[in-house]
Amino acid sequence: MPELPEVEHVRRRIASALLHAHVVDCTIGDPRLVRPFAPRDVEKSFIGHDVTRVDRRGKWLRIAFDGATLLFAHLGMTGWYEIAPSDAPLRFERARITAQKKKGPPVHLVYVDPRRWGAWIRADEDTKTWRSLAADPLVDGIDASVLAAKLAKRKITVKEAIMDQRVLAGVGNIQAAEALWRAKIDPRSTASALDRKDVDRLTKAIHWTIERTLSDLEKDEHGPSPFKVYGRAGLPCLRCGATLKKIELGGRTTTFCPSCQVKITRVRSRRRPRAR
DNA sequence: CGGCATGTTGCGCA
DNA sequence: TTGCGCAACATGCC
Repeated sequence: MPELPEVEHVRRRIASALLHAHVVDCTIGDPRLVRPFAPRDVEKSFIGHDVTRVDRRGKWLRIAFDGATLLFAHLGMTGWYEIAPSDAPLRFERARITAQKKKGPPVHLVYVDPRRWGAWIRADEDTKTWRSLAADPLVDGIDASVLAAKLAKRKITVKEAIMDQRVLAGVGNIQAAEALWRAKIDPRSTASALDRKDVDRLTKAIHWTIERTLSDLEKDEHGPSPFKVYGRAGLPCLRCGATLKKIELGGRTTTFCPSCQVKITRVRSRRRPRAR
């Protein structure tokens, strides 16, 4: 379930389990997770070290160990972290790190991932992928001027553009759909057609959906789906009542309101002879 | 059984 | 470089 809010939620969970703790054991049960490296080598690089930082940028996690080893982790489509109560393996468990804090029993942080598209990359410095990520809405905030400049260069749809991790880090299919609904922008609008007011509205909408989803995750018990359009095709728009429509953009299902989300079009700017 | 799924990468081609 | 279309990855769930 990983887009920015979910990964941030998981980051906090990982930090509570591992930050400043001493890694006493590590087991990587699925070689695919660390391919092409050998699970044993990766396990050994963590065991015996303290965790010094737990960071996130977009959908990537970066766990730092003393001695400068870094673990970059991505949850793919179905990855998740759980705190396990014992050594007993969890369903779909792919890896675990057991750590000892100054006090208390050892903590088991377990990575579970049914579909196995997640990755653990051990490195000594920031990876190219990490460095290529755009600003993260929570970590860095969104600079609307920077966003506007990036969108102005793109001829793809605005929805595909904001899901590009080099444009904004962490926005996925759900958050993109929710933000565009909030900003009243038709997802099919060409990115470069947005004017500065549209981008300002979109910026606020992205903050709105991310914070709302994150606060929902942080609650003990979450109620019904908090989403306004995602997964609601065929149901009435919660703002205007029109029937929500489902289309495909960039190979991803996209739900939006054909009535209150407006397609943005702008006349091509062209050179015109000066008056007189 | 068929269809769908919150992500990323890579390839061919224009 | 940009963009498009598509396949691949692997599996659960409805």
